[in-house]
Amino acid sequence: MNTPTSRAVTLDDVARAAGVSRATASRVLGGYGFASVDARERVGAAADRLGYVPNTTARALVRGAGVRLVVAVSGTDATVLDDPYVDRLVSAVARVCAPHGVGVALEWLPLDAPAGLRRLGDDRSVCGVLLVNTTSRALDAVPAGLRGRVVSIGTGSPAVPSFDVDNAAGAGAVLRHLYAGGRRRIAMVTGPRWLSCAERSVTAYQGLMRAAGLPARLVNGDFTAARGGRAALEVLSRWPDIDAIYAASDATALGVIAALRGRGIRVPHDVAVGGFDDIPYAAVSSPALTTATHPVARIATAAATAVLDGRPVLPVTAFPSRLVARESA
Amino acid sequence: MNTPTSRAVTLDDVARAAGVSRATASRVLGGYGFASVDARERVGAAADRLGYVPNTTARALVRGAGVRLVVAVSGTDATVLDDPYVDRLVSAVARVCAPHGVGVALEWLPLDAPAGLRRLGDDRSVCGVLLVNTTSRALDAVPAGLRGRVVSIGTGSPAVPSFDVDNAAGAGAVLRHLYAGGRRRIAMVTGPRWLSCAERSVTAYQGLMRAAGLPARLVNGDFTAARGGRAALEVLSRWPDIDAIYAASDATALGVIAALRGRGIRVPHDVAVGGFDDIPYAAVSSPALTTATHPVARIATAAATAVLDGRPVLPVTAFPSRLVARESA
DNA sequence: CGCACACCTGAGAGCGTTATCACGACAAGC
DNA sequence: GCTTGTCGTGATAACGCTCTCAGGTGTGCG
Repeated sequence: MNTPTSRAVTLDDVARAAGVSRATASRVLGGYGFASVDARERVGAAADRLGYVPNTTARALVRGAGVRLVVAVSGTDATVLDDPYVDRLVSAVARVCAPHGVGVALEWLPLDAPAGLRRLGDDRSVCGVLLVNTTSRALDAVPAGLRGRVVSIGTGSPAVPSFDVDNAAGAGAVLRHLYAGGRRRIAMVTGPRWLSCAERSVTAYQGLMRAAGLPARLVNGDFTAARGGRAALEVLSRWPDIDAIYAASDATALGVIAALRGRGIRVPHDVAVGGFDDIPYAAVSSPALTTATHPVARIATAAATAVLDGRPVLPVTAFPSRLVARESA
Repeated sequence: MNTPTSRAVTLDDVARAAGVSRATASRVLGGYGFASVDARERVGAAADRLGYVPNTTARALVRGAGVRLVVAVSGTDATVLDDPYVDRLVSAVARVCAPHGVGVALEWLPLDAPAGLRRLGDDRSVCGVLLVNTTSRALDAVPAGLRGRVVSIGTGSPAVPSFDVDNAAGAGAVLRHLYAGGRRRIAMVTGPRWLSCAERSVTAYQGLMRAAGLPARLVNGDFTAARGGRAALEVLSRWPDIDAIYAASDATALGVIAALRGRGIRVPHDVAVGGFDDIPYAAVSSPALTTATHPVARIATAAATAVLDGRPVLPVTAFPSRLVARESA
């Protein structure tokens, strides 16, 4: 923390310049209570002239409000923070928080380590917490002090309002597109299996395959491109006659395509590939990726707004996902 | 801002429980001044037992320190915030700030609108500002109140310490690689021309071409894939005999490759393509992208640390860029 | 014994804001 | 006239913390 040099313009300065008491100046600037037209004008003019900017810190202190919103990403280690998805999330949240005078902090929250959550709950400078990719067990264990100022992204639980894309719908849209294109031997590269949002896609895949009378062929991934490449090779070795691979994320799909290309397999001619997320690079990959949208910024915005407003929200908000048919499938 | 319900544990509670005064408790927990072993133990135990978490807001208020670090991205409109580069930057900064009890806010700062900067300078809850992609004119006009707690990323000026990748070195490495591969008719798709970091790459390109006795062939881009695609078509129409395109960003390069593919031009056989940034998807694109590294997270971390520490830093810090030779060139 | 100097402690003054309270002025209604 | 009410205002008490200052106590030394 850095200590600035020159003295700031305070409410007292404004009040003095306007010839009123601090209380009146606060009322005028805060827009509450009564104030004569005369007082309103004088205070407004003085504030403009002096360049008064209210001190958010002092305001938060007296109001008992927090000044920080913590984005807490769960996972087995801190590398979960190195993720374009998290980047987008944080960036969108930071944008929503700025006009509220709230700042965003990004932390890694070890899985099943309730101490971290308790600390956040006891910290009065924290106005809210966005739990990302946690487990429903962790959500059930949210301390009472945090209730009402915590929401979850990617994981549902009755204890905490949650926001996420409609994973089942997105996965279903891509899988049906694959099926409509005549593909019948469809494998899936999953996300991390402990993650409930990833698991919803898997469930959708299994349900659809069963309904179509086709066998489910699962290989575990972790949403990354590198792991996607390895998973693709595993798919090929276990089921050489495969004609489509559905990847649980676009990054995974790009890794899959790169690996297939390395084996001389043509996409989509020999094997079609579908993804999920519609990241910016999906449109310019070769071949352009068929995928389903994942409105990360909208989800983050809604989640942050819910915390900031503190109004009760629906227990579960699922954002629609839309098929984007391109070349890869 | 959200008002929590239950009362928090304050320093007074800890002091009372430990049987000492608030001052002593503050000294023990703050680790400054004198305190007997006995007092230290009792206060520590009480703090642990009660689950005391210091209130950053109150601390910041009394210290006159800020609680927010503002990332201000310049540009003609707010769409500059929709950029994976900005996302990474903000995310890395948020990570560095978290342990300091500082939150990050993200704002768009209109080009040449000093009012925004003045407001940030007058806001005492702002501990620092990271100016991203601004103009050197704006840097020269940084208000005195902000001096010492503002740094720039991507633009240099004597007035403000700046951090950026060594654009000239990165561009040079890729261009030399292109040249070493036998390419002689090399065009460049630039970044936004008003951006000094983008201009440094252009200067490097022009210098290298002149030194090699080759003509400079420039088409303006804006770092995006979409614009890169359009720029590639323009390159083809103006110089049909081109054998390499150097793109100022990987996103641009991916757009270029997609456009070339659309015209039936093989990369790298007919036209080699080089990029800049080494984004995660560069490794899995088809063909895998030859590029130069851009350590965004390291740059952001260094810049944020400089602001947080408030220590004087070098006027200009250039982070090295390294060639990553893959398939596209 | 007197004095200097360490070590330790608590009272209390702020930091800049909000919000409660009491007070005064004036108008309307009985 | 007295009450009731609306409007406008200024003291002032918080909010939770840091840090200075004035006092202790004890030890060493002349």
